Amino acid sequence: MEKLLDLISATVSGAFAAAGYDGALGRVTVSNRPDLCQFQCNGAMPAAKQYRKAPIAIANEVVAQLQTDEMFSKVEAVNPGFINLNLSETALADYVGQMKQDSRFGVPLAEKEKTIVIDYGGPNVAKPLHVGHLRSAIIGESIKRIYRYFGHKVTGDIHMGDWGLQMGLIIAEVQERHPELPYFDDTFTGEYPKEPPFTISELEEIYPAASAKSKVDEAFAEKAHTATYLLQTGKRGYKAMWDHIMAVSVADLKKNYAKLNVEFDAWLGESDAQPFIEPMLADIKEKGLCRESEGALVLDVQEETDTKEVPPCILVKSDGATLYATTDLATLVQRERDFHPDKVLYVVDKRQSLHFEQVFRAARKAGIVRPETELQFLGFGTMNGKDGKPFKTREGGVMRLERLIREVTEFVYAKIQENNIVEGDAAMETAGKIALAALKYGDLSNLATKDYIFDLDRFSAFEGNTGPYILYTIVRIKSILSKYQGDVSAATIQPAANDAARDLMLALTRFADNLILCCRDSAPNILCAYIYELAGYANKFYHETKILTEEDPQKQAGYIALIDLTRAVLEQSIDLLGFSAPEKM
RNA sequence: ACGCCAGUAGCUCAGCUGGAUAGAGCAACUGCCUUCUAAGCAGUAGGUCGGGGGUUCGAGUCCCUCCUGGCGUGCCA
Repeated sequence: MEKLLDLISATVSGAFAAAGYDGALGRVTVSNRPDLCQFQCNGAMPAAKQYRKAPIAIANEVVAQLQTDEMFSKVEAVNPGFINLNLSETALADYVGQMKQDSRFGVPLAEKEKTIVIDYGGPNVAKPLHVGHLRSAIIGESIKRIYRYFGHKVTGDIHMGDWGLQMGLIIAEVQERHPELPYFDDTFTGEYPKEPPFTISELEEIYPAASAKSKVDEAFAEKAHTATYLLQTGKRGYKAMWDHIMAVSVADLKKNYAKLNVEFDAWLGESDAQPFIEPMLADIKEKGLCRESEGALVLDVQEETDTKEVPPCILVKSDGATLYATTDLATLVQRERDFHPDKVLYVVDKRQSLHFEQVFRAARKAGIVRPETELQFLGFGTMNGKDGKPFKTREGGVMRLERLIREVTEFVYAKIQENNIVEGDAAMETAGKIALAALKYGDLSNLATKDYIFDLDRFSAFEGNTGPYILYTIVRIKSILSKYQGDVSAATIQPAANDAARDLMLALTRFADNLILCCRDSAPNILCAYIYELAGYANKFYHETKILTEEDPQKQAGYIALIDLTRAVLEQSIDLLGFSAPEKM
């Protein structure tokens, strides 16, 4: 089905054309003065310039053409040249009725289906997830779902940090603690044990200990570097140890991301890019794109139009090792081979913007991606505490994700106990859903690119513009629907019976445009703002209209149809944001 | 030093490609639960959109300049 604004715009464009003006001027937008009208067209103003005529005169001519159109209940020209429009009640009800029949609520699929890779998550193995990982996971997951909704083929790749020095540090530390293990016996030729020599909690303790030690103990640091090198060059025992670290870590990561309702399609990491590095470097050298500089192999990415100095992309360090940029380029080689993407989106901390600018330019110069492939960097801001500094626990440490989720969930659980609506085991499950909504909505409703203040107390209040408010709206609607005696699916939309119903219907018609904008800008906050507005109209309607006690069955069915559509749009929306609503709360 | 981003109500933030009277939420104050979940609804108060120039019929939005803050700037990821 066509979008409402397109339908109205087509009509008004026709009127412009009929009055002798360029039809393109007839584009209609949602009114920014809802007290005056529902829709507006500003085309008479630019037309005035084009046709050297007073804007109000042009507006009047266009209005004259529309006066008898039954699509509108009001068409008027207002100084200096606005054209104000109200939709007739039947036209509005008709459109909303069509939305209800449509499984996509009037949202069109993308014109071109694209293959897209989203690089998000980015956890380091053997290190616990902390709040810094939250944003990438939440934002990336939501964008993935939104792209998919428009029909794109999307692969979410977790892109783990599973290769560099950190692995050498762990191996070296385990060796110091347990030198007797076969992984460290160079004469060992048998099968290594299937059971890992550590648990996830031990692993999470080993890494920070090793990292700290390497900073004060030079001999140990040297050992870790050597271990890293030997691992990367294929030492058998170290590779077996690495496999253990990966297995233990990935199992834990999967568990934690599942709690966040975040799912990856590809569990790839830096290690998977390694086989592509050598051939890639050979190719770059052969093409004569790189040069030696201060002992390192670099690729210049400075462009003439740059107003700043862009440092070259370093491919090989002076000590012969490869680094971050090399791996990211090789990852693009691998993605091009495996997915042939039209677009690769990186949901990464915004402080890495220069790095990705370099990588993108290098990738284009080296022909690693096709010229038409879109490479996009979506840098998100830091999650700060109340004091405006990076978020910490009350004790000053790094806040682990598990703990954050637990604290919010416990708070919600207490609230549920008070209200006494959900009891027993269901209460904990419900608390989990509400906590996730609070956490995710709190993040997604902010502009991704900006830093934002994460205030546990504020989120825990759960009033106003919060995830729980959205859930509460859905739950109230569900409660009515479950008590309704008739057949919900058979109920049909009726012309608006009051202002609250009309406002709600108008809000529903804006779903498609908001979602399109949200997808275009990869900006979930647009969807959040929309559902908050929609929920507001829904609550107002709920408050002002007695639905279950309505005596006219047709009227009542109309109400039911309206709130059921509202529920469906809200539930679709929160699914795109990555959370879900309980039955009761 | 250069570059990027930001500066909007006491606090936290919206404001779509320039459009009519700059919007929410929290906090403050006032009403509304014997009637579909008060995690709700209605209302009051709160602003020279960092300062100054400019473009335009029209600027929070575009251009210039200055101030303040955050981040980044070749061998960490």
